[in-house]
Amino acid sequence: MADDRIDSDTLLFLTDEQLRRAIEAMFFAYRGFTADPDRLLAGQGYGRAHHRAVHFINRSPGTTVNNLLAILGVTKQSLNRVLRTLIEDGLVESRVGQRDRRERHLHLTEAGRDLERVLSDAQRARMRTAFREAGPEAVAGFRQVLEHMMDPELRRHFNAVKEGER
Amino acid sequence: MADDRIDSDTLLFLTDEQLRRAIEAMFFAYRGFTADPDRLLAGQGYGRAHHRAVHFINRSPGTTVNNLLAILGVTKQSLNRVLRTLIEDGLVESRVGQRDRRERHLHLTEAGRDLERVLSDAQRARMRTAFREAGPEAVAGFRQVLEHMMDPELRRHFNAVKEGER
DNA sequence: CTTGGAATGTCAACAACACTGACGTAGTTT
DNA sequence: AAACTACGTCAGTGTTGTTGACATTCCAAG
Repeated sequence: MADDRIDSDTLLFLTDEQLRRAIEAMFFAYRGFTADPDRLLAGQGYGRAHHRAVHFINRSPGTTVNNLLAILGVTKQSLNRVLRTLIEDGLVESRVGQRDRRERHLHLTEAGRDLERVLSDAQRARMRTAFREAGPEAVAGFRQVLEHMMDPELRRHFNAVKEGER
Repeated sequence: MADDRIDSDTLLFLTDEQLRRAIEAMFFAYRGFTADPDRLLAGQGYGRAHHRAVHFINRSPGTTVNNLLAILGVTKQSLNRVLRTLIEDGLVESRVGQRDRRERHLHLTEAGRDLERVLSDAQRARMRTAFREAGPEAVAGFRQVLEHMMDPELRRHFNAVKEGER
């Protein structure tokens, strides 16, 4: 506590106590991370699951349901419930695939993009503030650690950004 | 918007695209972060909420219900459901407060500590691997950014580690 | 051209975990 | 004595996840 000088030789940053602190930091930070979108969506009939769907459809317009399933890691039944309401409400459009007409390609409508922007603006604002306060080197480290914390399976999705219609 | 090259070197990490990447990294990493405990608890009648309760009772033995409520940020009804099962199953002990007999001070039993150890060992193992692969400087940055991402209210709880019986 | 399998969607039932609102009980403070 | 605090509980509801079963549509291989 008195002086925690970083000593890579003795690997002081790998003690159980340091790891416990990091685990709690992750817990509290994730709460902050989701707080703003959650608040914006509350009482609107939507929740975090809708936010996630909208986010990844916006990132990869034309992505298929199967792609989305793999990224979000939920069952198709669970995703379908979310997509159905988004489509009914005119936020998401589902287009039959050209090459393979079994597939459904998902796109945001104008209204969908509006919602996405509101949500991600709030989330980015918090992230931007945190980044600015911590500085570029801290951000680089932050990104590195996060990437190593992912399951290898998920890291694939993280690095594959451009999906599109293909 | 096309070229705002002013300070582009130092502010490159604050572009919307960089922030979007970071948001997704946070999402995927959190999935990895909770994957191991989730798997261990699955089918055992317990879930993530039990894990959180056990974790923070272990961190601050003798903490009160009210303290835990503030830390976890849930309603007392929600927390009570979790605590009741943990107490019934003999993992948590609830002692009437000495100074104020309205309070209940929470402690892990031997069995509770066993479960906590299994869960946090798994979670720490993943964190340790990620830390080792990323290196000490990255870890320092990681911690910095996370702390700035928290709500100020929650950061208080993060920094106040020693509660105990008082 | 039929058939097998893949992709998608839907229905039903259920569980975990959160919420609100209301109420009760014990104990402390004013 | 009254007001407030800490805790627990009952009842109802909502979001998000799960299984399992089944139908439809469509591609591709025999």
